[in-house]
Amino acid sequence: MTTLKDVAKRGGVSAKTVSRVVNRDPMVSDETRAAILRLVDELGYIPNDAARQMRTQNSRTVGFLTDVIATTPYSVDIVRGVQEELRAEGRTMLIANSGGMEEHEAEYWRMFRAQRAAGALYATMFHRAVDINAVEFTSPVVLVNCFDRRHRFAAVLPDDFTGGYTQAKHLLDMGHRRIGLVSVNPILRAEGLRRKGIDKAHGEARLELDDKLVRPGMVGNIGAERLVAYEAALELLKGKKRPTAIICGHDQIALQVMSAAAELGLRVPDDLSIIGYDDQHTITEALRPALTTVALPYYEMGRTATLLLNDLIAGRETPQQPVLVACPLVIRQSCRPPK
Amino acid sequence: MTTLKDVAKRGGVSAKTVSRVVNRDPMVSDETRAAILRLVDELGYIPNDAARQMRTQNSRTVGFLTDVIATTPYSVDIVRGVQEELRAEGRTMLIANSGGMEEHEAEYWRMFRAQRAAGALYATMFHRAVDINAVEFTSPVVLVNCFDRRHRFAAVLPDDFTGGYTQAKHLLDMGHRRIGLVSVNPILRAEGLRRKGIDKAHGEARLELDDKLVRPGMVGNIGAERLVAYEAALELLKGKKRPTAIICGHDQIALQVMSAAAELGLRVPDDLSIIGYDDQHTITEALRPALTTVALPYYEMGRTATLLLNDLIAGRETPQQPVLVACPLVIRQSCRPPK
DNA sequence: TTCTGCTATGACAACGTTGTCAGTGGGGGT
DNA sequence: ACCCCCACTGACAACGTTGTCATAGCAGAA
Repeated sequence: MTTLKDVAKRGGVSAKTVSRVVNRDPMVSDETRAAILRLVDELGYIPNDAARQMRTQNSRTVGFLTDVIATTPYSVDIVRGVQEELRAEGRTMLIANSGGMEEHEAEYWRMFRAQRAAGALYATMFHRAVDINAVEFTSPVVLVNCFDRRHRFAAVLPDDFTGGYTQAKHLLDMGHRRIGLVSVNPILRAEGLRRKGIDKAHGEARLELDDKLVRPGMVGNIGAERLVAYEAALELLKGKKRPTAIICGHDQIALQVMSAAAELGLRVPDDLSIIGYDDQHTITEALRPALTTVALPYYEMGRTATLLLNDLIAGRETPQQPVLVACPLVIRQSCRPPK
Repeated sequence: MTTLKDVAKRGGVSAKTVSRVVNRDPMVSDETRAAILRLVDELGYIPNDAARQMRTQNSRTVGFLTDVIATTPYSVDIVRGVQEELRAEGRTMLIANSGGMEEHEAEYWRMFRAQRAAGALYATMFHRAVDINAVEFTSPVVLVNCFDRRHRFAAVLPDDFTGGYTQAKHLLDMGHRRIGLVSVNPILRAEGLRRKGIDKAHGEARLELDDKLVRPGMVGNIGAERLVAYEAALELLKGKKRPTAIICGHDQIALQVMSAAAELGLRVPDDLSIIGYDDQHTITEALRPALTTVALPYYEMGRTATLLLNDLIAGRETPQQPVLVACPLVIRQSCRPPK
């Protein structure tokens, strides 16, 4: 592998001069610069990051640790958002996936430290509270989609409260007065937040969500969840005072609600409006009718978190409170005013 | 940050002895070892990978470059598979996503080289041919889900031929004699391969796939695809000699076919059997009836590719031909014998 | 001419680690 | 008693880069 010295030797200059050229130091004559640049190109010289890092004592890499990727595939958009901003700063990303296992997590924090990462992001696939045990790791850390119980770390979260509000308001504005809710797993923090938003929208319309029309669409602990939205929706829709619209905790739940509606011969959106959450394209765009939903802004969250991390690394001021990212309404074909 | 020398000073030994301890060199007395290990723990010493790498001239990091993550979310399982095997070898993964843009790709190859990565994986989100332009990068490269036109690189691919065969055979064995096909995008390599498999299964049953029952379920160039499976399925199912089963190019297509069936009042699987491809859990497990499908073994492919890369890095023998990974049948509720 | 100030360049050390080689000291064999 | 061998330890250099400081050369001012 070509080194600085190789280039210097061939160019008849000192290593330091070559270093100046590749680092764009203006203190080099145009002549020398041109000659060296030609040589760099010819020899295919690429600076050794490890040596650089050792000398300058500062790393351009950032660690990215996630729990389980598998369950909610679209959350990988966080990675895209992170990457986008890291590129802008010329940083590289070291990625690791703990699979939710503590011992792996510790191992990876250690690894990030061994790499002397300038900072790290910790992302979860569900919006939840976590207990970060990164004693080994001393650089700044930003949490994405989760928050630290002891508020020791900066965090970026989806605005689930407003998201729930948005879902309900969209239906209420259309004139729906009897709305059902097949919610996300009650153990998730998102559930309570969204419910508050849904209640607020109802309050503004001088209505109240009927508790008899509320069911969890998913139950069980993380990693052992079970979808029960199909059965829940059947119950809701078989009742005598059927809702004209159903708010769903996520798009898979919406899919099951739609299957239940089909099973009962109800047409969507004519007989029943359905609104989802997450905006998982594989479902929302493929489904007929296409699913109106509220999007989880994973990409935006990744970007926001990375900007925050950049600030922390640079020692700039950052907000004390978790940063909330808006969940936008995506209107498609599954909602319309009741008959 | 604590260094080897700090530990050595506190322990009253030489740096080299500490180095021996952390590298598990047996040539250290038990007494010294115990004392040093205690100190390492106390001071929170973690070896500096950059320095190590510089001294030993060999890197434990591997680069992982992908094109577009977004479109087929489950393909991130490749990452999980890769990670699993990398951990086993104590390697770290540097990840980058080109978004399909050439200039970013070149930038990342350069970055991998700057990090002196021991090797790299290049994964695409669709099974396709690629033109790798990694002149900058001289370590071994393994392609995942794609292959090099000039066969310069090792590759790991899904066995689409057998996958198509599996789909058709499952239906034929159940007694279906009139089978429709709503295929993946014809520009994808998978399409032709699977079709050959489907034809083979028909041949073995002394049947032939009726070309009038074949439609593409998706059209358009990569990045600008359009799902047309819903309309295709309507056509197929409205014809007078309706198929009793439909083979789908992927699970989203199956979702649309199911919507079309519902629209026409056909019940699945009673009136129509449907088999998907990919096994995107968000769809296959949420849908009612749950979708029988053939799984794309992303996780396995990631593992296999990494094992291959490990071999290449170690200079061991590797197969000349692309390695094919089997696509297993996942039986759920959407297929049954025709009435 | 001599001095000042500036541009352009280089010599050298250091970052943290490990490979090489040279000890040191104690136990066992003769 | 002597020597040899072996287990253990340390001094030193080197990996590739850049920060610090020194210096050479030259233009312009005095």
